[in-house]
Amino acid sequence: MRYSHKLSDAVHILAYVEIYHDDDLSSMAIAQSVESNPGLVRRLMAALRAAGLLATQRGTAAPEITRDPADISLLDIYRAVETNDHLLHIDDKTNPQCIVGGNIQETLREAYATVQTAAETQMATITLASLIADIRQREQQRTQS
Amino acid sequence: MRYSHKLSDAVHILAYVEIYHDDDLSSMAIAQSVESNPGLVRRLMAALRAAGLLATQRGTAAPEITRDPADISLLDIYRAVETNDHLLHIDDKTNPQCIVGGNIQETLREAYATVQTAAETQMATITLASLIADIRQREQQRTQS
DNA sequence: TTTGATGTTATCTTTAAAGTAACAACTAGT
DNA sequence: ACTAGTTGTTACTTTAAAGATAACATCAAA
Repeated sequence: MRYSHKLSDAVHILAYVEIYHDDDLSSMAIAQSVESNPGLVRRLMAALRAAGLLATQRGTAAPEITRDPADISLLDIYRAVETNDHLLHIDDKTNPQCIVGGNIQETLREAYATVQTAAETQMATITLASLIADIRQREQQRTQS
Repeated sequence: MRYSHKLSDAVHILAYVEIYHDDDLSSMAIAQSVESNPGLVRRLMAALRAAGLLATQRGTAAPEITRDPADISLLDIYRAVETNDHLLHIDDKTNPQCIVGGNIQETLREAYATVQTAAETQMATITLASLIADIRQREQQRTQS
């Protein structure tokens, strides 16, 4: 398949809503910033809404972030939009008659879980607020030079 | 795309070579344990050979692991076979005219790199020897009950 | 020399994600 | 109420990366 950009796009949407809160926040406008399409933006916003991170409404009302960005972690966003939340994947069809094939799945499942936990622990330390601050800082440096 | 099972399959191959070192180690035999096909097994073995983890030869010679399994980490295997070694992906087409679109790529690249490092640090602590030991232990428990 | 397995490459198939489109549902303004 | 405009949702199409399959040259060993 293609690689998923959902997490990146979801961060993009949230940052956009925060930074451009007084401008046009239609799915069309956001899609132009993401260089994607309004349908995808709305689907991602639905996932963020389901996770309790974003409030949206039909009609012209602007979406709003429902929690303090300092209390929203990259992990929260990751879990909200990545339906497949495993970073490493096990081939679950191995020959059970073989010492290796019959046991490797559980062995790897355990090993991969520790890797997943390490990654998620790191994701939990990164907040939406810090990402937005970083975006703003880079913009400042860009416009100064 | 499909999810990659290369890492799992590569561990499977190495464990198989170690555990069945006195039996048939043809790509055909290994493929039956992986429930895959000989072509894929040979391609993965080629990657492991290129990384200096496995010695193979044409003809009937059995492949051999070239380093002490206690000195081969999951990270070594990961780097040997995963051509795409990024766990999280950035959508690299965003609108540069926008504060978010113009800066989020670098922001996320940095954030994702810390997540990648956390995952790889954990992978480095897991050795092929420990994985094989775990497989053997599970097999013992299976045959006892 | 023969046999048989590997090394390598090319092509087809599969699958999950993104792109596209359509339309019902709802909100706000008139 | 009615209209305009946007969201929410779903179905379908396209794309891309991985795996499956196959073919064959290459080499090692008997």
